[in-house]
Amino acid sequence: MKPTIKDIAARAGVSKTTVSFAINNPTRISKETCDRILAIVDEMGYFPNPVARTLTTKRLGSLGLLLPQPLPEVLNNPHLCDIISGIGEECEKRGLSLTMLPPVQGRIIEAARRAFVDAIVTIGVGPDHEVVDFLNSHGIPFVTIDGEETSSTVNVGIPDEKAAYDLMKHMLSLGHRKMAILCVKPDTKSIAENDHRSIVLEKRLSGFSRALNEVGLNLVAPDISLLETEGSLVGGKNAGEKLFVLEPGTRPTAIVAMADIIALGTYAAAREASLSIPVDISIAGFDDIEQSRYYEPALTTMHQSGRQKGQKAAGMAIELLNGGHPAHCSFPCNLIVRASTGPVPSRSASYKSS
Amino acid sequence: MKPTIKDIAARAGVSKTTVSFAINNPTRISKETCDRILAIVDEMGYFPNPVARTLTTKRLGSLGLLLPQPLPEVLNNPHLCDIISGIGEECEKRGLSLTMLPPVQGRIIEAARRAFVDAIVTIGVGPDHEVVDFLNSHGIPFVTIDGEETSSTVNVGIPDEKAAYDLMKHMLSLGHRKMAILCVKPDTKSIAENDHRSIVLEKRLSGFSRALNEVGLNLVAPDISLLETEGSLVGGKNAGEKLFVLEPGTRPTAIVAMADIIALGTYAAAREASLSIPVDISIAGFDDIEQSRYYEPALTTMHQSGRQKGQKAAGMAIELLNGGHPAHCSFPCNLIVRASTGPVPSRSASYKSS
DNA sequence: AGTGACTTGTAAACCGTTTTATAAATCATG
DNA sequence: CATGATTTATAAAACGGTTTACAAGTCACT
Repeated sequence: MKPTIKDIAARAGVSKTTVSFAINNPTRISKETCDRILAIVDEMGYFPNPVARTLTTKRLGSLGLLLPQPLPEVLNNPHLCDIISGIGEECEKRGLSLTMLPPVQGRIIEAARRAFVDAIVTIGVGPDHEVVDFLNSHGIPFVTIDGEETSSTVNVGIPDEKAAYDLMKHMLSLGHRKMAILCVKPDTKSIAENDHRSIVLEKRLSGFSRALNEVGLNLVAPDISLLETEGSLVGGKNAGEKLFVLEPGTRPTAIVAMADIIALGTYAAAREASLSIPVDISIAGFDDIEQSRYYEPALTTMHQSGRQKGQKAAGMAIELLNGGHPAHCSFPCNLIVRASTGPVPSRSASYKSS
Repeated sequence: MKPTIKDIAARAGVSKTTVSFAINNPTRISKETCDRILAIVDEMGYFPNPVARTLTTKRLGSLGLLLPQPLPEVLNNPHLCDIISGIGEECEKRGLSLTMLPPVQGRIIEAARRAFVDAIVTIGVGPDHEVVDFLNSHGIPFVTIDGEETSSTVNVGIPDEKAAYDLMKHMLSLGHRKMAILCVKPDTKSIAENDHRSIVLEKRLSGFSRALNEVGLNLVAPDISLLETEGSLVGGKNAGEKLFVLEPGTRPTAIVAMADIIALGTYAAAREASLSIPVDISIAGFDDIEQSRYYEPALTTMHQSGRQKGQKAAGMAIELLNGGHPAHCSFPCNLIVRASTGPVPSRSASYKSS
């Protein structure tokens, strides 16, 4: 069937060793022999079995991506797709393949256990997660994306606290005081093992909180509502539907979603409720995914590049694998103000009349 | 570091074989010995090295997905994401991991060569593609998605010819006679080895052609323009910008895109050109991705379920692996008429005045 | 007691590579 | 023309498992 090194050796009338050298260490043998063998290799379409090779070299040629959720949910989230794109790009450049490792039986660590890769990138895994211990104790090089910068992990992320602060400042400066914050709902299984989102979520909430405090509000104020939604268009739409049935007086005048995809989902709900964006309701998101520019009105959002995060993380994982010691990396992010946020509707602007 | 089977054997005072049996074939040895060994396994945190195990069992526990394009392009295409979701779902159910195999040096066959997986799913690979020969001759079980139903491949798809016919009929019944058809541009490298899109594209074009013929038109008629675009939002936007600068008399009154994502990209161009959908221009797509319902106006499209195609294909690949003989599978698809298509603008409806 | 059938455990071969140690052949040099 | 250095090729060990074939011990039954 698939030719092995033995077949090549037999065909060339040499030993397995010689064939191995021809492929991995050409200077070790004479040019003629090498060329002759390589020709046969080519002719028979031989390719060294990576598994067998791994047994001795300890290199498999594959990078693993430990996903926080099942694949369908991940692929529904454009920002996560961007991250994967970045990782994929880097892998391609280095000739590695990329293995997706979604939770097994709802547990990330089980996925890590059966992972069949040289190095790992995780998304949203904090330093206290059991999988961190596992990877460290087994000496598997790994880099976390959207985790924390500690001594037991190497992380790639953005300054989420500041990002959230800036975004909230923007909303407040427009006069909004009644707001809904849409968070990604961790699926139950993930919760059990320290949901990935909680890391980023906490940082952002503390950023929001800081901005709110400056105007005498806080996250538990009656006018600030925190909603959990699925991280998808439908999730956003459902959340929007719940909010938009409220009376104009009690209804939030602004929505801040933890992901653009959620924010865009609320557009559909707003349309159904005949609310105009941004006249009746202001909406903002996080991530700045491509679509956000295409929707009408274009979405105000906190820009970050998933692609960049992915690339960097993959590069760092490979660096670790090669014995390097990459440092934590935090990419800048900036607020992109587009057409979906505007001043608070005058009627709701009770603070103005004071 | 990581304990091996030898360590366990030594600690338990038995042979490697016995340990192996304790793990894989417990009935083969006495219950007591088995329990004793398993206790030690647990205590030492032993986990059989999957690489070594594979060498003899020939099962890797991983399914490979041979992608037609680099990962970033694939992940930008929601329909492809849906397919991957479906495959992922099935993999998860069976406890397999999923390895992404984008073209290596622009060649799909190179990706297949270094693939180390139990079975493969391809997207858009036709029976004449070199990789089909490769996989068949190496005895690697594989299933094609959006390929062709031949004896050398097992395929999962939809009746693309009929789908295209139905969609075109819809446009024609609305009175449209000047039309632009937006096709996915195969990236140059893929062309070199028989671009994947060509399979589906050809079927669809022949479906369009059949419908056009019924009203005395054809694909090369002056009023029918065929454009190649990138399979993304930007691709659609760019194409739209080219079309919308044309004079109202020569400008197409309808756009049919080979993918929803392209169709949605033209929305932005239409908005910039102050054209109203569907009053000034009708737009339709293929796939019925989730977003298509969320854009305003909601997109008329030919529904198909990528998720379903992916699930089925993965299931069939595994069936092949287990010695089964799954049959070709063609899923039904149906036209979803939404708000983006309407009657041809009266001024352009020259055929009416005849 | 002898026979055949199970149990239970093991030694050795094997999977497809790389790597190490070694042998044989060639070459340059005093 | 020995001698040591350098090339070139190889046999054998290793990697960490599984599987095959076999041996020893039990057991039941004639």
